[in-house]
Amino acid sequence: MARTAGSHSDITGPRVRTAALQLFAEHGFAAVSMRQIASAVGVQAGALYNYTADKQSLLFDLMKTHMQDVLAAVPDTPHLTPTQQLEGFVRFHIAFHHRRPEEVFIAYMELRNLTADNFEIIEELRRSYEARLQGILARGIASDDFAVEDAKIATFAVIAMLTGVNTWFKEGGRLSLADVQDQYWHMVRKSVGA
Amino acid sequence: MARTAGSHSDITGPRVRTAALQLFAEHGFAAVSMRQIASAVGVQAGALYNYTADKQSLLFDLMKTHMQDVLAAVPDTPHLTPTQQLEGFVRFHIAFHHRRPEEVFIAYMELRNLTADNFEIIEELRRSYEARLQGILARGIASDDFAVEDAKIATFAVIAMLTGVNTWFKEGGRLSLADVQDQYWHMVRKSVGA
DNA sequence: CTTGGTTCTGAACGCGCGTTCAGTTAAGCC
DNA sequence: GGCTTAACTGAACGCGCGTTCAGAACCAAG
Repeated sequence: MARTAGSHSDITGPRVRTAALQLFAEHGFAAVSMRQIASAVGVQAGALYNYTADKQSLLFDLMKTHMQDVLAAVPDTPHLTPTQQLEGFVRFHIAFHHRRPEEVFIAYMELRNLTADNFEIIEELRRSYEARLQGILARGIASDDFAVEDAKIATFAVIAMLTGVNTWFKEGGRLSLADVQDQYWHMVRKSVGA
Repeated sequence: MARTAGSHSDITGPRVRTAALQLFAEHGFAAVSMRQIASAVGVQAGALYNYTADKQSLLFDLMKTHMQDVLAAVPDTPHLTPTQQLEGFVRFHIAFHHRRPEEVFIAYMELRNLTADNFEIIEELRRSYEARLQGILARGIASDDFAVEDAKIATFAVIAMLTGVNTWFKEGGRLSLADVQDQYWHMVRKSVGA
């Protein structure tokens, strides 16, 4: 037996990435084998190498795509006030990360499994994202809309706080996503306020 | 050759745990082999089994000890006001976690590598710790010292924010640990305030 | 119906894994 | 000095790892 009827590169390629995404998120990069990924796709391990140079590239591509997606989706609204921009960022971060739990998990947990070169690229993308928030905070400080001592520290604090939502929030419980967005926005607004 | 002169259980035991701690924190549990740990200690892999039943127990013991240490060290000061208690918690969390970066990293990253039974035990300890903060917040809400809609969500938000310090703060830079404690305390105080 | 190119299989490569254990060495006690 | 016992070595066990590749199976075009 060889390839199954109807199986094509256009279909298998995305399936490889999806399977890798889910397995990496569930068990961790180091604990997942190429044979496990292949099994989830329904092919032999060797076939994966039609779609990725090696296991490392599979991880790197997933992380890079995710970070680029985040950067492309984060609202850029310079005409709004700093407070409005901050609210937009908070609501966006929570909603976007909620929609991509596996990608977010991998992007935060598997950094140390990247080669040095790949790590630097992902870190640069992450810094770009953080710079968006830091810019909002810095402008808000300059305009006296916000009152924090250090925009950089506030950036770290807010992002850590927001990303933490993914560790506990599950849809269908006591609170809706909108409820969570509201409450986090209230806390963030107060924390950087006067 | 067999054992080296002067080498004893009292010495090798802690050295095994220290080596495992550092290697797990640096490379991740799944990526570290018993032979690597043994090599760091200066013995053969088989000798490790005088000090741990298996690799899983090594991880579990490290995490359990850490969580118990945290619980034993967290201040319990019921005579203080909710605001004072919250300040104590914030400063404690930042300082304690700063002193144990490897343990903290492992405790947050390697949960999925625990067996189901072990995971439940660690989770219970973690819930106990979070309950300390949640209790402070709940009392502060009842006494109108704090104004947040939901003590549970505020607990998650504050802990995520504080734990995030470990991802970026390094001693010897622009800010001292006391500076960081001050700034985070200001943000936390405002975020739960009226 | 043949040909060409894409996709996949199945086997193989060397290697390191966690764990076990018989045997060896060293320390402490009489 | 002889004996007991703790501590450790070194080799072995079966197994799965990432990756490669020749050849088979399949599809589309002429």
